[in-house]
Amino acid sequence: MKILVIEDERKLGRFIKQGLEQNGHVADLTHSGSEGLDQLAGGLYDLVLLDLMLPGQTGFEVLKNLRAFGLTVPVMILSALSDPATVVQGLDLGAVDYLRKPFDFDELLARIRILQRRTTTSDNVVLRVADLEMRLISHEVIKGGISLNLTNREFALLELLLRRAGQLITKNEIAEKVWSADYDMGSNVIEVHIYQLRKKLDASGIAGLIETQVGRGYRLKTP
Amino acid sequence: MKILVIEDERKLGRFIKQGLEQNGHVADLTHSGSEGLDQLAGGLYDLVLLDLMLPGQTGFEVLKNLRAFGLTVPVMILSALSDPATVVQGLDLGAVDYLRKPFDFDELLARIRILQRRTTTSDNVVLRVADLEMRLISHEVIKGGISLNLTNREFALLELLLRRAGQLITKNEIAEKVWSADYDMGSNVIEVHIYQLRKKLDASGIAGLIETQVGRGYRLKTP
DNA sequence: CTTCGATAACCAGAATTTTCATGAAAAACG
DNA sequence: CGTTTTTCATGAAAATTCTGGTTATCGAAG
Repeated sequence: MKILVIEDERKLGRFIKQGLEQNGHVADLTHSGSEGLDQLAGGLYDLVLLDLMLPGQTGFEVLKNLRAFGLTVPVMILSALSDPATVVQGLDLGAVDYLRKPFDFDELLARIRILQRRTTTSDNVVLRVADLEMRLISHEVIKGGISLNLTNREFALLELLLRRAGQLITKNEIAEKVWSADYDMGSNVIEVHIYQLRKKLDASGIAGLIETQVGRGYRLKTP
Repeated sequence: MKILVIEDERKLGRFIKQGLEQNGHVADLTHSGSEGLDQLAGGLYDLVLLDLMLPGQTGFEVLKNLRAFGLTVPVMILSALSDPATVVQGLDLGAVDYLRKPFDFDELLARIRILQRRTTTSDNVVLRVADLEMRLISHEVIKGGISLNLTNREFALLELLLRRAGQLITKNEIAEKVWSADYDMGSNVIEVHIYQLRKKLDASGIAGLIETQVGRGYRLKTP
């Protein structure tokens, strides 16, 4: 998951970021609400961990502004404020969870897993290799925040390679899965599409991802 | 919501049941795991509140059996066991939340509201993206104070796009959801309506909100 | 290490598919 | 009925996919 941590206390923030990253998440850290909103505006976070006591805008204000802006990203509140009234307020403002500080890190991870379970109903919704991300539902391919504009064929082709990253995919298999049964052997469509795809990947700064195995097929290199 | 409370301590159970009912829920109470499973097997519950320390089967066992039985009803654990390891175990077994006893009743209600929010999307009476606001109840679409005059079809179409803003909506899905089952493949009604809708949005100064994904469908751009 | 046939990369349009845009017909509504 | 909304039909425009040819690269045999 790509997670934004909004926490003004530097040491704690770094600790959380590090812990998340050690557990396979991608985490960014900001120290104030307005900074956080800017980051989120650029989009593409799966979760926000929000402290309530922030300088300037309070966490609640951040949450409100977020929603007013039309962002639907899930927000989990982490706060030392533990009185029920505050918890209720936070949850009713649209937070998906409220974890009292000090919290156990494993519990945080477990609660994040719940969200994951919920958002990515079947785990094959997002394919990832290096910093290339393919979202099957929204039909987007994203590299470093910018989405590259693939055609249907290119998308299907990359999906096949991505699903079996590291493995050799024969041309026969590509023909079968990306083109329908009525595939004209003796055409060079596959090569041409590989070429187009590579060109678009190159333009996004991901060169050499697709490897050619002469006489056999193609393989997507894993890092 | 229809809620099943599995709690062996009679007094606490009655208290919870009563509190839920006073807040508009329908609550049933059982005192053991096996009883609870029987109830759930027959039933249409929206939520289970599960104590962990039960006579006979423990709460965890109940949870496991429940899932083994194919029931997907959300379970919220209420327990005096507050150590992180137990919490994590509970969450990883598939509980949607874990509330430590003693708990504040308002917090319980708020956490139930979260689940409600999630399952019944319909209570989302106002959809918003950027400065465009759709009020489902009054059937209005407003941009900067002025409401744009959409027809029913246009409204339904925009609603679908808005509900899943940022995601690709395929034409099949549009046909299914905005037109009924009897839609004629090979007609261009969808395109025409997208065109009309775009024209009205443009006229209100919101150009380029609906993105077309050639060969797939449409997508409402989030800021 | 060189040569040669096979294979793939690359490129420029042509062919095809999909979407846009529009006016007019049909249907629904009051 | 007259008005509004929805659908149909159509050609233009845009995007995608495919084709055919040339050049580059690979890999085995000499």
